[in-house]
Amino acid sequence: MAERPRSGGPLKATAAGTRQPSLTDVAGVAGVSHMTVSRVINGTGPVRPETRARVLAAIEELGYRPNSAARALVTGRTGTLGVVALESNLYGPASTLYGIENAAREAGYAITISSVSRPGRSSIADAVENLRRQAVEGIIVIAPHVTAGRALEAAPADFPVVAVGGGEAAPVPVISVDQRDGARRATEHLLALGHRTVWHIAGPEDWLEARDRELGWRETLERHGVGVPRVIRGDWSSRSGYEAGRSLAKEKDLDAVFAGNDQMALGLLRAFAEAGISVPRDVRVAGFDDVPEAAYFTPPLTTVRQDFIEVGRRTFGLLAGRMDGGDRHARALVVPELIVRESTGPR
Amino acid sequence: MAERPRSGGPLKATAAGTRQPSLTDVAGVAGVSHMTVSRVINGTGPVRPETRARVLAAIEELGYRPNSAARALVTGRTGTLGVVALESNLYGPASTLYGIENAAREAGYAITISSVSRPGRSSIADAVENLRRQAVEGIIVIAPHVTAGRALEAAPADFPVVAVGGGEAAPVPVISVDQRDGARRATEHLLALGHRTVWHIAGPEDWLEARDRELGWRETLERHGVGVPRVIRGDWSSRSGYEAGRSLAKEKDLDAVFAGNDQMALGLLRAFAEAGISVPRDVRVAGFDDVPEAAYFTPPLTTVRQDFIEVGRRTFGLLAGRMDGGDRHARALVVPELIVRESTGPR
DNA sequence: CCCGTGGGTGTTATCGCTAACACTAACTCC
DNA sequence: GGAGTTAGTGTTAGCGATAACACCCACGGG
Repeated sequence: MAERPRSGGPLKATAAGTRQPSLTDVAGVAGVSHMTVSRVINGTGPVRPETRARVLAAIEELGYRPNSAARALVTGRTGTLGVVALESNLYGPASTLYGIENAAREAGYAITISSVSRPGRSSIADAVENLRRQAVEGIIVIAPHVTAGRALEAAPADFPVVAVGGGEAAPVPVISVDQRDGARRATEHLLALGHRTVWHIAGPEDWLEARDRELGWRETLERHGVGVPRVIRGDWSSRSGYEAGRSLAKEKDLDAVFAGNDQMALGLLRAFAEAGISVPRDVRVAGFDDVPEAAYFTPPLTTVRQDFIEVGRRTFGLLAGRMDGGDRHARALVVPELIVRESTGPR
Repeated sequence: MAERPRSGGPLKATAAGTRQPSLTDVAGVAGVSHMTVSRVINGTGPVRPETRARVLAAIEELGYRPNSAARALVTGRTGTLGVVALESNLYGPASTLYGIENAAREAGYAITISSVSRPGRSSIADAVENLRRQAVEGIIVIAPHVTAGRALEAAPADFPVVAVGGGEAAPVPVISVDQRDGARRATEHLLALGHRTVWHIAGPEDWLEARDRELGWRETLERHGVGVPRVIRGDWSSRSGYEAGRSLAKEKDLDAVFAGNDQMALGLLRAFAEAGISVPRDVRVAGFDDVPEAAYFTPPLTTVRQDFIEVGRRTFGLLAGRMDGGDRHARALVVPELIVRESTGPR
């Protein structure tokens, strides 16, 4: 039935041993030239309705699927974007990834991921190089680290790279949530409740988000002219929050704590519970992120909500702009929101 | 410096307006034919050491990067695998994804993801088709749903697809954690503590994991000849666990609950705390998954640990086998482990 | 001394697609 | 009525890589 004027025998077999049909095969079945088929598929150039119908029928009959490699070769466009993601189950990065994927898919792009187990200048550079070998058209780096920022300082000017939440100084567009503002809101909320000061459990030093939250907290305390307690440092994990809580429990004058994220706040709550410290009666606690579970902690956690889906969407927007020749120094800021729950409730 | 015997002017510009160098460009600089360059890059065929050195120097000088589309066109291999992932922050699927990505990267494959917001027969089929248009060499479906299984029933025999945790009946290799066994362990653990029976908060009906956990729970109760309470159904979220807890709190004779996952267990703990029910003193509670936070719940949660990274790794292995012509009916089972904590501790 | 045998290299033919242009027929316009 | 247009289609020439084969040369063996 199908004549194959040009394509040879069953070369380049799939598992089943049959060649995928090509444009030429479809053209043969439809009785037109391969160009007409191409025009039908891409909607370029005019085609008579009945011809189009014949072509579509032939496509259907053969189960034709365009060869993306051939198309990419001639157009120079792969329709693929790369995402460098931190290999973690942290709520933020994972959600951001989905936001990006959604926006990209709507715009007709596919997403290839390259994960990085521990962030570092060279590992991120490796991941970027890895993606460039995949011929992605642009890259999004979700790695809000100081080191990530440094890795991006060397970002080539002729290739579109954008960063999420990091690399302030890097010559790439950056989108981030206003961490300082979020920390300020949480801290002010606690101060407004009448506490003398607010303790802080910070995230890892090499995370920009951790730095910014700490900065926002510190600034707020200073602006209010209250003493700044020593910073306790965690690593985002509940475990580290728990350890911080154990050490804080010995502290007298403790009445308000702002944890760098919700997981650490959870560990903190646990440690306080074990030490017989009641939240919010003895100490008030706030977190950051608003993970879906935060409303069900014991007690429900006051926290700062970040709209990660929005972050993902805007990240894609920034990359699209950059690919279109946009500014390397574009910045976008998403404003977080304070969610008040029982952990800072009335006593 | 570089002569371009064949390649024309600066066509197909990148953002900066310069053509990417091609094999021919490298060949020109190194003073050899493009085939020699190809041989150096791929290690096919013999090349004199000094020639190789010249070629490598030229590659370095031009910043040459092989064109993957051209290579894919001629070899018929794209070196890319597709993953259909559920768009959720559920701990399991996200971790599995990283396990897959790691194993795939080690084997030289890139991963393209296509996310699905709500699982369903057609949405999964769409995602699969979407990936096939990207010319992936194989597809992994992480969507442990009944509907996913049905979507895969139509999986073509000539294209490698594997499923994670779903589609028992589908003609594709499946890897899953032994949910029934995990549920049995948790239930038996609770029964062994002397409870008359164990209540269960199940996950959504269309999740195979939910079904299997429920089945394992029910079987165990029956084997021990104890009464089977009515099943309360949740949707994996803490909120649904909380609601289940509110309704359970009214129940008398309540002394042990096995929640279908850790998030629901968290909601349950919250509802019990509000109702003045003490865990484990009044009621003992177990969960499933062992999310990193489970050890810091109030109280720390007894749960069933699944090794998702291992699942990811073995999933890739199964796909690799299938791409190599392996069996469509391969199965792999990962055994979960019971982690005992205070929520089922001594009273 | 000639032939076979590799090492080392080049030439040519695709892969499946789109860009660019050529061509025909019908139709508009003055 | 001849010169543009425009719709509709075909032909040809690449894109940048690998496959297949051709070729030359240095060797070793009969």
